[in-house]
Amino acid sequence: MIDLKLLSRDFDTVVSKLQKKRVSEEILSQLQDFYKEYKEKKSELEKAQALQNEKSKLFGVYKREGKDIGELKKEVGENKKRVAFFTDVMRESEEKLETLLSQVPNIPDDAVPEGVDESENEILETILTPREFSFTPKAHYELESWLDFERGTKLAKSRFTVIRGKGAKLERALINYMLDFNRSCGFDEVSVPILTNSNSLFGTGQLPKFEEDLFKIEGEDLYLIPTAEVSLTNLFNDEILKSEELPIQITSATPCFRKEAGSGGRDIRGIIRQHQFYKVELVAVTKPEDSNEMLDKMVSCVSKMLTELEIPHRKVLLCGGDLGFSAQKTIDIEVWLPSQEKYREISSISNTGDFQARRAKIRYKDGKKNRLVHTLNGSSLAVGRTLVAIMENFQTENGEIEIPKVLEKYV
RNA sequence: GGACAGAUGGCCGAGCGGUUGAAGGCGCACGCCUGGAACGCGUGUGUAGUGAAAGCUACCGAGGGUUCGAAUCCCUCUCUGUCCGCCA
Repeated sequence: MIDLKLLSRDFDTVVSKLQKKRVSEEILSQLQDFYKEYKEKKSELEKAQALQNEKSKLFGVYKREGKDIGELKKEVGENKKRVAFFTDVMRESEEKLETLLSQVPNIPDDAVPEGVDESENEILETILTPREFSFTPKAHYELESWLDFERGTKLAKSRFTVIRGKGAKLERALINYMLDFNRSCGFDEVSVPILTNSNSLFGTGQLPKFEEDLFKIEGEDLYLIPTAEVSLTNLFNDEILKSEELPIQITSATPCFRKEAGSGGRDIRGIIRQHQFYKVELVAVTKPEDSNEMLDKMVSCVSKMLTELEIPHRKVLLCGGDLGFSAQKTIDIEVWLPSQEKYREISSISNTGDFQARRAKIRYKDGKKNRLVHTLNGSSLAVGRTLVAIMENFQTENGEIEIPKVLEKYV
């Protein structure tokens, strides 16, 4: 959530910054009005409550002194109605405020370029040159027989895939390799639930706005996680961390589940866009002043790993229009796919600033004061897409697939 | 899934329906004491909102209810513990 105090203090700045994310001024000005209204209503309520408390205390005194209570009772009865009235009014106003506020995305960092979609993202750096093929490279779904789409669909539905043989082994090798690599970058491995409740999903910003993209467990307040970011970040939900605990750096390998509602017919072939996929995730919790440095650290960690894996890739700074709901600044890492002759996203690393911290109430003790932390998250790599990248970049003319050297000891 | 027990501040632990935001202890911070420390003594020490501040308001697992007034009484839910059942 954005900071309402900042909005009311410096309305114009917030409006201009949020224009990058195409949030209309109208919504923000409505929000500002609601906030003002809410504060007024709350203040009225508090006044009535104060009176009620004060008068109620007199009952004890009167009783002790043997005084008559009748008059007082009548007086307090009147005020009670006021309290009830303002409670209702205030609650209504609060609900309106929260409904609106929880839909407003994070304020982009000043470094975020203007732009409406991915075509206006800024390419920061390109690493490794794509190899020259002496033959026409095949798409990953045309190679080998690791991927069994028919049976995945039979077991579940379309966009579920069975991976067999060396492919299955390679997938597991990648997970192990990535976790080991992350540990060497200072991230501690954690094993977390892959179902979380709505409060956790609210904390990281998936709810309430993106419910249609989540798989929900019927009859329970539980959802399959769309990313381990939800579990890892909410580990600290409603906590006040000690200053010396920061920064926290953790990593986890989990399956992720997404309905891909609205993705239409995109990437229908292959395993680039699946309802279920493994992803190794990085999460960091830092003091506000350290978060941008941590973002760079995470990006370079992921990039180094891809370099070790010998996969050509590039770093891309997302423009305002392509920035996710919770993100303040995001750097995507894209890998080269020979069959598409394109770079495709394999990792997305974001600094969410205090946006998630405010929603999830994650704070730290700064001397006497409690301050909101900054949270960051990033795919250390989407495992399925890494598999695709390896298959396509390491294919040989006779359709076999070689394996990056660093993975040899893992398979 | 069934039965019983419980849920209070960083922790332990009191708490008759009325100066209890909450005794007491531990821990922690600061000060005094000391050559230095321990001991001892003193002061302070939850979260959030609002306000320039004093203060005011809310919060004793969560949500409702009774009452002028609820940590305290009633209802629902959640969680934890123990026993039974089931089970990787």
